Amino acid sequence: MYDLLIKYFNRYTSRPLNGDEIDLIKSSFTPKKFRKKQYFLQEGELCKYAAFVIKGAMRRYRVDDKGEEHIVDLFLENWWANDRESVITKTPTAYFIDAWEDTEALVGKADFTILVQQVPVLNDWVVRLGERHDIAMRKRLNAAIDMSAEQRYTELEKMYPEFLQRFPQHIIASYLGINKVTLSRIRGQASKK
Amino acid sequence: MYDLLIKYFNRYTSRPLNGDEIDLIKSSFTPKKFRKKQYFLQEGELCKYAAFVIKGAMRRYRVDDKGEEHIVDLFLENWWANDRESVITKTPTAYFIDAWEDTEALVGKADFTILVQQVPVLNDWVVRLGERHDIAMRKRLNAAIDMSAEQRYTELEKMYPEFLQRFPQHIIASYLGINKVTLSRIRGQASKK
DNA sequence: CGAAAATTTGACATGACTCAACTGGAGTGG
DNA sequence: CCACTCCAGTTGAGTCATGTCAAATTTTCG
Repeated sequence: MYDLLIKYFNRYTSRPLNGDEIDLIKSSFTPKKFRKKQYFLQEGELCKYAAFVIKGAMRRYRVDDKGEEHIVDLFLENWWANDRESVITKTPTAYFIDAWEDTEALVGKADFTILVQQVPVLNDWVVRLGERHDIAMRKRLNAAIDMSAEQRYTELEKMYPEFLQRFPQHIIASYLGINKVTLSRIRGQASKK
Repeated sequence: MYDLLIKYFNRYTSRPLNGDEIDLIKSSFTPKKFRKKQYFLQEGELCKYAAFVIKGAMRRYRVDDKGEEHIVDLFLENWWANDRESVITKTPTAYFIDAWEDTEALVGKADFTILVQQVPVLNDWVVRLGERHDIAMRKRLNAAIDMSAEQRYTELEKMYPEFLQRFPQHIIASYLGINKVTLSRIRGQASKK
């Protein structure tokens, strides 16, 4: 159960974690199962926990005044589900996070600084996580601003092909900021070629 | 000259910087002037330096295959101009950064970790900078995906009114990912009300 | 099997872009 | 000080991409 998390950490640290450190990590995260559609976080709550997905799929979304869902992030195995803004600013979150598939996750404190104080090597990991996150988000921002709906979709096909396997089309559409009907047409066009 | 930088750092540290620390910081940054249109970074270079804007305005943009400029970031006083992706991945940058107004800046190593090793208190600052950056970018991403051109513009009016004072309309348009002609119309409409 | 959800398709509406002409101001040189 | 150019901004006409609404079809799942 914890193997995946340890392996994941080891990919980002300058040296492998030792036994004591692994024990500390194990004591900091609790396994939890989420049934499909079950909430991990709801609008208005403080985000106190972070979930590391072991098996399954989750999504983060916000709901606008008209009641429409806007998917903001999709999480698969080895991803962290949480709302960093709420954690940092200690303000209620504007998002929902729920399980899209039945999901097993390891749940721990959302504020990673505590963990890093106990296991200093993990500082490498926190830093790299931040970096990767930054780069990925910048890419999405550039795409959203400058590219057409079709380009964004083919970009996603390349970058995260797993998403297309695991999430239905209307979720992908929302994630990309494209109308689901439009995405259907784009795919129709593409398959003709 | 350095006062602004020190004051800026102090806003993000848990305690004010002491004399030795201030000296170290001063020795790490060199004042530099940029004439309007002068490059600080060009596509294909490694981003080795970061510029802290003391007075003036800079912009970061990329140039697409058709030779069109797409503004990615705008920097005024108290902002850092650099390309974090190039720094992190040690790969050539895809961006240009140049001065939009005649600009005075303090230029130092782009890799802040070196500075933080010398002046550990600045770790607070690096962390907070990352957090703020993250939140701001997320906001821009949500806006780009879900909001209309008009909404994005009025959002900018609220969030960064200085931009509208300091940069011409076509730069603002590019920054928002809106055609400059379209932005002109939006403003025309808005002023009628 | 039957109900609910997801996708596709058509007809139409609209927001945003393109192209082009025009206006007005800022700077330059004679 | 004027004539000239250059650049930003405005405006109109037409087009294209994407969104909306609604109905038909397919898939999923209890």
